Amino acid sequence: MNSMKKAVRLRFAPSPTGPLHIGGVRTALFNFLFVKKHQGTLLLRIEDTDRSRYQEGAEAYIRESLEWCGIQFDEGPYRQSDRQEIYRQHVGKLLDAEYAYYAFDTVEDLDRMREEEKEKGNHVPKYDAKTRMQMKNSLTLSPEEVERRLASGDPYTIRLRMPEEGEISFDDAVRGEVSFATRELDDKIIMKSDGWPTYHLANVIDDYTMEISHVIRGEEWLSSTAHHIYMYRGFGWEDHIPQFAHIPLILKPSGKGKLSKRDGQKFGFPVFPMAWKNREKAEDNFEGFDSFGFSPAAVINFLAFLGWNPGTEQEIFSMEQLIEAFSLKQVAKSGAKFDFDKARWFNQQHLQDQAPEQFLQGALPFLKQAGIETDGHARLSEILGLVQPRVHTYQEVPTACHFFYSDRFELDVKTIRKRWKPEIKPHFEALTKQLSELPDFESSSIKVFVSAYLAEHGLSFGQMLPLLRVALTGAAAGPDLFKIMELLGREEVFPRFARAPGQFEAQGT
RNA sequence: GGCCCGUUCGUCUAGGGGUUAGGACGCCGGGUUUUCAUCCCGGUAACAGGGGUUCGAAUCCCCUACGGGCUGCCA
Repeated sequence: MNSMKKAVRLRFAPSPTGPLHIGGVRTALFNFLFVKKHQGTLLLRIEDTDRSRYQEGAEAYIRESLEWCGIQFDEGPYRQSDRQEIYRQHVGKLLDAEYAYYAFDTVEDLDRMREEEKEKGNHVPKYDAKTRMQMKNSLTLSPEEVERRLASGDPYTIRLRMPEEGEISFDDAVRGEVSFATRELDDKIIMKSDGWPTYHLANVIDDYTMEISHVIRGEEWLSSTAHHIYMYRGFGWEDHIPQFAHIPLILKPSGKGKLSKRDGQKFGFPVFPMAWKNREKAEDNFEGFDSFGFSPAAVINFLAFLGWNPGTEQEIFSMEQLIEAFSLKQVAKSGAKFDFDKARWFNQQHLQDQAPEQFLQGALPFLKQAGIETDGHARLSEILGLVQPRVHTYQEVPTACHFFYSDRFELDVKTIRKRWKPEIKPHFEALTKQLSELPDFESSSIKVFVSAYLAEHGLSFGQMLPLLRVALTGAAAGPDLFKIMELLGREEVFPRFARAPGQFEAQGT
């Protein structure tokens, strides 16, 4: 460790193999929060060394999603596919230092070795200090043979030669000291036979050349960190090993294992920030938090609390507040199960805090999608004002206010059965008739009038109001009934009241 | 199987030698002289087990159990 103060530079390094899932977004978020907290630099690096898994549009998706979330980069994107030459040059140093060697084994050779080892009782055989001397590589072949194979263009990989003796340990910012015996570690391929580096090599070279000071990444990388550190040694970069912070994984809500792409459909919630659609195969289309009606601020807030918390009792945070409060010391060590109910609650809290105009903008696409034509309706803001405090997602908005735009809806049968009594019917008719003669059709006047009528006839709100509500909206629940009447206006209210008794009776008692 | 990491209410977590073990989600119950999907109030519920260390362990150590990750010419 050198004591020179390094500039705070972090990277988020996704692989463009499909839409970025919520775990990746959280990793990006923690990187972002840390960088902003320390006035550092965040860069985006696209790890596209696996051409076979490359997906068109994935990089654009990653950038759009992160932008939607409010996560910005100061540099990049850098693409590993543009840096092939850099990796080639560097790997030579590892070869020269005998930290790496050529391996000529075919996929079949490897399969055979694994089979044979298994038969010998080695349950999960590795290409390592124990087995490498049985394989075809520059450690077992004569220098002339190696030379010949290289010259003749035989396919080869380059493997990291992990020493048989020794320990590699490091101080992880969330887990403390972690150490590995090198003899337990396999000789990872760092350069593939197609000429591309694997993650392990590219990642180390890039982090060094891009002067990365801290690596915040998922716990799935913890096991290979010793390999990475070993490469820093081989390159002579020991003084430039970044501070590692391995953050806990996001787990499935039920069952076991880390949250995966398919869990969205399985459990009925989004696992991607934005929808990923219009793919050829139906099963490759995914919903997103956006299409579920979430505000990005809520998604961020929810994600931040999966594996981190400020140590205070505050739960609702803006991005600015998260930056202010964030610290790696408060990151939990254990995996966190994804809890969609909690996500909905965060969203509801954020929606309630929104300015009316912001809420309207968020809700608009969902209204359109539901076929509600809002253009030219001056009362939209008022309607949304009634709805905003009651919804958990934008998605609920159309259902919550469709009756303002249409008088065709299902009636809540339960309420009708419970409340529609023969002795109520005359009062329903008399009350609505007298209401129609009210000179001032404004919620407070309506309320005064209705209250007086009920009091005069010894009826409770509970006997009458649910019926009025079902007549007007179809539903048993919703915003203040008198406000609804005012906004609906007489010309909508009274026809609905007039037809109601017939509809109620048709529903049967 | 091996290695690494972890384990506080059902879930997310606070707490790091002495606490009535706190909060939030969910759930349940009340209230808002109407509904409830809002809001308010209240309630239920946890230190995985066993050994140490200590006057005293949820907190420190060890073991076991359980969970997760890795164990690919994927990242």
